[in-house]
Amino acid sequence: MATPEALEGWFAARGFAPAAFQREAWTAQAEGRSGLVNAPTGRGKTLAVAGGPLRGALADAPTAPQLLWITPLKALAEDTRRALQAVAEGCGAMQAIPASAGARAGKPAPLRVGLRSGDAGSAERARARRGADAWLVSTPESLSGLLSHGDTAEALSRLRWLVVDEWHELLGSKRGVLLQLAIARLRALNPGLRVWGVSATVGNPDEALAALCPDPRDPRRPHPDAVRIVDPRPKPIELATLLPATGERFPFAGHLGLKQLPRVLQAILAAPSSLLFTNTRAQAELWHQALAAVWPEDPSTLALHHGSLDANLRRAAEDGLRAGRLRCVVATSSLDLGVDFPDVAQVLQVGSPKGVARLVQRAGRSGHRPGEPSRVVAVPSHALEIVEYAALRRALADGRLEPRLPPRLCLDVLAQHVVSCAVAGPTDADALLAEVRGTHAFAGLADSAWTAVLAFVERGGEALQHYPEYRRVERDASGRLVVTDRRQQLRHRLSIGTITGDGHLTVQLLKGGRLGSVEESFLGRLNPGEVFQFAGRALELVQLRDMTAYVRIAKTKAGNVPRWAGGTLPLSATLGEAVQAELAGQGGEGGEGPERAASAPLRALQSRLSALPAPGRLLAEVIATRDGPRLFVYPFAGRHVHEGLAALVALRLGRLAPNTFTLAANDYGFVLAPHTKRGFAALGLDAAMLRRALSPEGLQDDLAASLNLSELARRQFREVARIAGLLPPSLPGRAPRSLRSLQASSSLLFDVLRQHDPGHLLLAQAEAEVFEAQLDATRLRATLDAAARAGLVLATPPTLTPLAFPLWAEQQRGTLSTEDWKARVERAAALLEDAHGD
DNA sequence: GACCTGCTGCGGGATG
Repeated sequence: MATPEALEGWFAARGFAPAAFQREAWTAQAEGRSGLVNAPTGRGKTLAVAGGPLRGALADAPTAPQLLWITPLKALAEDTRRALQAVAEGCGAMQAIPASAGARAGKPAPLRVGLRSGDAGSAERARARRGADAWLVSTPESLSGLLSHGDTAEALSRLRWLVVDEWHELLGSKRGVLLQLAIARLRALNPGLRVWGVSATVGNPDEALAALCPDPRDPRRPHPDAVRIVDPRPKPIELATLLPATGERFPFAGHLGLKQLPRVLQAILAAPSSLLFTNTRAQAELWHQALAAVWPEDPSTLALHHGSLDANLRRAAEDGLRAGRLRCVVATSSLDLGVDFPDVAQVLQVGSPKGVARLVQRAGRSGHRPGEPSRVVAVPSHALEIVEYAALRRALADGRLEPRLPPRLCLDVLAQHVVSCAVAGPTDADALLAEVRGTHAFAGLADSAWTAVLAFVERGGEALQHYPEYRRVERDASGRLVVTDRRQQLRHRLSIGTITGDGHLTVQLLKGGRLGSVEESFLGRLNPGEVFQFAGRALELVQLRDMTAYVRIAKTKAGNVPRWAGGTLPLSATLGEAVQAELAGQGGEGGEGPERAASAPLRALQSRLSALPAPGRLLAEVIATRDGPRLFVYPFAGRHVHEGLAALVALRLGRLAPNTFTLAANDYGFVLAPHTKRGFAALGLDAAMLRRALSPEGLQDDLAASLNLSELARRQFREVARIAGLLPPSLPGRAPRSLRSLQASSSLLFDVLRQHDPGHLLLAQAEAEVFEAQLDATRLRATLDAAARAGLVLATPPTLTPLAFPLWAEQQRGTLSTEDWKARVERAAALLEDAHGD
């Protein structure tokens, strides 16, 4: 029989002593506490949170299931299962777990680590439901699925430990909200459950802890017994920026960064292996194509990885990297976390990482071994991004990181959870409400909101109550919530989860496998015979059928790259402020890198032509361009906020003198172009007038008036309705529903509700999300408040300034000629040859 | 008048 010392022995046998933070976590776990562990990747966080359960398994021989481990990714779940099994076997815990209730008595079961995710087979699923395995690894969605089975409650009530891995990834999304609700359920089943999280460093650690271990008396604060354990050893990040040579022209705008191709290739060839991160899938395809054109080695050593590629292609890239067969992988956020790559020597980031935390996350993909620094090569694609990297270097040195804000009061997610509970078995509504209010996400939930959620799951709400398909939840004789109809149960289990997104066509080779998926709208515009670039190759469209695009490898190399309509990554507030400070020369003394010197000419030019923005000084410029006057404003608050602000200011200026404006926004600011030629002169625009246009007063009403809110809400409604279970789920194994069919049913529902039930909770939810998620209203208000306090500088430079130029270019988009992509690559290749020739 | 964006993630279950 193994002993608790076996854990220490396991370490000792491998020649290293447990780190202080690991011991600290084990001690807290032994005291029966819950908590959160913060440490950089590759620092033994897994062992820190597995140590307590493992010791328990060695000492007390508890009944299975003992531990449930949640990860945000299926691939990570599989990796974790293997790692945990190895640890358990290595510690001699194999004999420790007595047979579970269902198994034959007398024979102890080995400490088996099970897997319950969408990829698990039916035998594995059955084991999970019985609680047959001592440890179980799963995803948030699969946990909700498990909880929707009444017969798992008994097994789950024996659970002693819950671990949430990569909590920072879930914390800020509805997936995290769903998990909070599931955890509340597990706590109700077993009040003694210990909950541990593992997270990268975030800017709001207390909130991260509270969302996982809420104080029952005030769920928006952490439980008084919960601990946060931090690995204090720094994980150094070496930042090297590829800067233009002295005197070299560097673009003031543009995001592709291909001008840097020769330098990037040089950097890649100088290291044994690299990950090249881009911000978008299209950009990844283009960079892969550009690199392939000048790749001096075996073509099979260069690979591509992004979220729209088929799982098999992605796995091939991951395996190749792990086996050391690949020299470079071009990737998007799809490789931000998950699979371990011990051998990546360096990470390259093309363009702006948009936030400090994202750079840290990506940097963490290199230098995985303890004591090794992470190496990042920054590839700015235009001049202002050099300033961004100067700011990033300072922020890294100061340890400033973005918060991940946990969403609150998502009634669509709550509705889904209530149905899950009722599907599992008769549920007392009052008890459930108390449980729900005990989470960070639903602390202080109003009685009226709860009533509306119940009305919705029981009848669909007022307008839909005559349609039987929206009557999902019934009441049993004692008034408890139940779902007895088996079709409804199945349908509900199919629609568990908060991830939405459809309208994608599968791309399939006529001879061969699936390559991935592409936006319906992109392929819909192509005719058979036309060529496009995808999955790193030129493909010819043969035909479209059943939501599948059949393709063959094209003979020609030309072709457009699909654009995916993805989310947008606005510049974070933390980075925006750092950039402002950097521009103003307030970046801080000491430790500055070469970026500051390299960006000095830009700052000098901006200062000479206009003025420099600064924290507490909002800069606006009116510039007479060839096409007429333009108003530029630079709050550095990210693209979303600027889009809202541009519409707001346009509305308010238009009230003073009727006019219409063309708007454009980027991460640094926005521009207004009046349609009438006299424009701002006719307005007599001055600082005082602009200040009024930027006033926080009447914000909500003016925003609503300035934007087509109902159209925005209509789109958001589809996501909300899907999560709340109002739209039929697509069935596994069948072709996904087309965007048009989904839009039709969601749009119809939207109109019905608007007309007959305008107070419906899902409409309110959709509108709230337009404000919060799309417009970033909280940040927008904060920006206006700051602007109201800040000094406003209205400059009238004689010509476009470095800050104005990218916005001007953005506005010109589409009106100017397109440069041939191939010519561009050839030019870059020629540059590279020149560089070699030197 | 230097130039062309837009991420990631998951998911039934009973029966032969």
